[in-house]
Amino acid sequence: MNTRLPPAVFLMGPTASGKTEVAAELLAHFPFDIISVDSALVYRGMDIGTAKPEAALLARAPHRLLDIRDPGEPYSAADFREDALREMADITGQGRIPLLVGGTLLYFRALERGLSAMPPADPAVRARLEHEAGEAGWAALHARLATVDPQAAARIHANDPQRIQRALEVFELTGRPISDFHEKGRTVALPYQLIKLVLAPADREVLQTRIEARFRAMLDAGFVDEVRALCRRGDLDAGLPAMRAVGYRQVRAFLDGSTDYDDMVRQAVIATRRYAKRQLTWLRNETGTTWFDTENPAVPTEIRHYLQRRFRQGKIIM
RNA sequence: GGCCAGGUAGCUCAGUUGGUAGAGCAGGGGACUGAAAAUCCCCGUGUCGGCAGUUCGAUUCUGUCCCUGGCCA
Repeated sequence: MNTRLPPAVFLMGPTASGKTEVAAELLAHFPFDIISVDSALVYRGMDIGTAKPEAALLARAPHRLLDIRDPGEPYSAADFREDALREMADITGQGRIPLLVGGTLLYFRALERGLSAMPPADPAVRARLEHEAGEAGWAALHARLATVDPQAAARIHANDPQRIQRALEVFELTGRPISDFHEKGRTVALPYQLIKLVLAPADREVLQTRIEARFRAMLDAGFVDEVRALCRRGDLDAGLPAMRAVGYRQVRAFLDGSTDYDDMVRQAVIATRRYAKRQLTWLRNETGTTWFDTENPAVPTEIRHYLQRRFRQGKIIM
């Protein structure tokens, strides 16, 4: 461990694993400032369905990078990396330690390993590619990708419109294949000593039960009204990242009348479980992590002891 | 109690003119570079309700029992 670098802690875990509570608890024992690592919590007016921490908890445990975007405005992994680095520098500058808490594993990855130096999304180019796909089909665009970037085409499945679109977008904007950018590597590594914690139920069934219970609690808390209010604005297209968030999508379908209430509940719970499954796939691949089981009531204390040990070993002065 | 219809994968069901079975959903595994709560890829053995009979062979036919639903008492 390079003791010259300032420390930073990642607290990662699938949805509904209780990360927020643990983070708030840790604040009492360490000079932490929390940065949220969550692609949905960035949106204003999306509180209930995203399980955004409540005002009382935020007063006690402020989170950075919450409510920094209107739902009509897309956010991205690159935006996050930039925002997070800025906040981390600010926290470190105050002699405190950044605690990054969340479940958007791509964001953690982008922060830790950086991103290749590619251009950001271009709405005009995307719209045109979308239109072309509507005419000729994504298979045709995949075939085109194969001619300009065989390497990317081999890696990206012909049924994966999102990645085909991005690869072609990068090619059109730069004249260079996306695999070229990937080969050149990512931006510089994160200049922090990282401690990576994973909080997850050891038993998948426990997580599934928690997910269902939490979704029902969201409904009791007025989730449908929250979505109704967003829809009433009239400018939030269903294709926006914010509107594709788990739960919002299903409630929207219910408000449109394309599903009934019970089916909406069922589908939302299923979608959340699948989301958690994908998160767990990332987490299993994550290197240098220490896992803690949500179901163990002693976990907050165990994490505290673990961190104290790590900080002592790293000769970090608090 | 009688009659009828069912009992096959976690669920809903299909099917086997007798050669031990397959869809959808659920679930699981994986990928992941500016949409990531997204987008994709892969994965189907289960006493075919129990027992007995016929048969080279029964999940399939027969008998019987059990269970579920409906109708009649």
